Amino acid sequence: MRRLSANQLMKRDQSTEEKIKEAARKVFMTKGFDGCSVRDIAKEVGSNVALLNYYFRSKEKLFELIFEGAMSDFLKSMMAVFSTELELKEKLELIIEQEFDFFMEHPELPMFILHSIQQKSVNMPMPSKVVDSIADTGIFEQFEKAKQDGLVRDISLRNTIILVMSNMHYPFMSKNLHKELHQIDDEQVMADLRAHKTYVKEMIINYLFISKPEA
Amino acid sequence: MRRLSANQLMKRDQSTEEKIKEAARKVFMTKGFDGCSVRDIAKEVGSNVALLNYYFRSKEKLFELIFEGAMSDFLKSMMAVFSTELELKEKLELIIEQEFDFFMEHPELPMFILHSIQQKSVNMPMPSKVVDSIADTGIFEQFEKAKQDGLVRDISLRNTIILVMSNMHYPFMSKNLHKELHQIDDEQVMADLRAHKTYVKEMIINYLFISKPEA
DNA sequence: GCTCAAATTAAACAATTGTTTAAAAAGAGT
DNA sequence: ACTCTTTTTAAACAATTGTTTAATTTGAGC
Repeated sequence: MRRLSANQLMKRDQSTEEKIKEAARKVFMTKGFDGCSVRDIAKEVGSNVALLNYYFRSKEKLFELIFEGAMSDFLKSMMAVFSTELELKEKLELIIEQEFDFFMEHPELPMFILHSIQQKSVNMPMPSKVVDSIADTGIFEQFEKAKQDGLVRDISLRNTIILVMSNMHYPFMSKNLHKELHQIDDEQVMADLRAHKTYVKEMIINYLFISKPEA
Repeated sequence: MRRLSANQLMKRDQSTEEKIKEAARKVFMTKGFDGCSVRDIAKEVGSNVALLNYYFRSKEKLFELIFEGAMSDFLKSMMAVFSTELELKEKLELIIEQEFDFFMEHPELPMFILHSIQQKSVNMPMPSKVVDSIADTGIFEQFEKAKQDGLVRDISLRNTIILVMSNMHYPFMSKNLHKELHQIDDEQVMADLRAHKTYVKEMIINYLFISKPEA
């Protein structure tokens, strides 16, 4: 067992533990829990299989750690915007803007999260933290008020979230299908994705928010 | 090797081959290629591992077979509507209607297809048949004409397909996430999905088709 | 009832899986 | 230089993987 004493440098320790996490993130992200072996990860680290279990007890434990971090990233931008003081329409615009740019940088994240959850191949650590913190942002109240004020169409927040997430996540999950279906190259795929962003923003905003009759 | 002679009944043969395919479909669909073993499938059949390879040479070959069938189902309703003689707007409405009802019956299909494609865990049999047949429906021409006639917004067919697919497939892929995120039961999830269908139909139609100024 | 191919089974194969053990190496405090 | 903990390694573990072999059962044609 590894004991931590305060007056130790642990410089080498920190770095290898972090190196393993990085490698695990990379491998799990692209191949999934079932699609890779601990030796794949060890090879990525350039080290030994035993070292993984030395730091992280088991493949499952390591995966749960990676998954939790990924889930946090996955919902981060949405949660951050929820917590601001902006008007609802501005929040929605900002979410679409930020989510999209973020997933442009991390296109494999949505598939990793959703597939891992659906598979339940691993005891899913869906932190109630996350669930609670959505409610804590006060977004529910803001949304209900906007509906009562006649600013927003009669639709639940849950269904609104489905609408937004569908158009934010799916395009990245279907990149390869899109590519093969239309026989286009990666550059064209990216161009289509960028176009999608502007379409979606306009479409969803127009649909959700009731335009005031011009006085 | 199995030799087929015309004057044989093969009743039992047909049935076991089909039974294996059914079991494989079920297991592959829910657990994915990497997430299951051939023995899982054999157990589902109630038979032997050797029998799978007797009929289908290997796990990969069996998977490719299942995948091709699933891919065909996956695009079937869309292709069928493309080939009709309807107006573009009617086609879109019908596609949304049919796709949605179909995936209500087969909610695991989108994740299976998209994850399998992204993983490329198996030599992907994306049949050029499919790709060609999209073009063969004449949908491209119909779409371009509708744009020139000012009926449809200036958007590519590819981006339109992204829009539609996102809202058809993603909700089923994210069922579990949705459930856990909002702490609701399956019945409520289904209700949200049904609501989503009507929202999406209205939203997409409204967005894509330019409403004529009232004469 | 005999024949012979097709269908099905049990057993074995080597390779890979996640995990553990036990030994070696590294490093800090004295 | 010595001690003792932490880190790293190589090797081994039993279990499971996909596949193959060889034997057995089945069933139809004669």
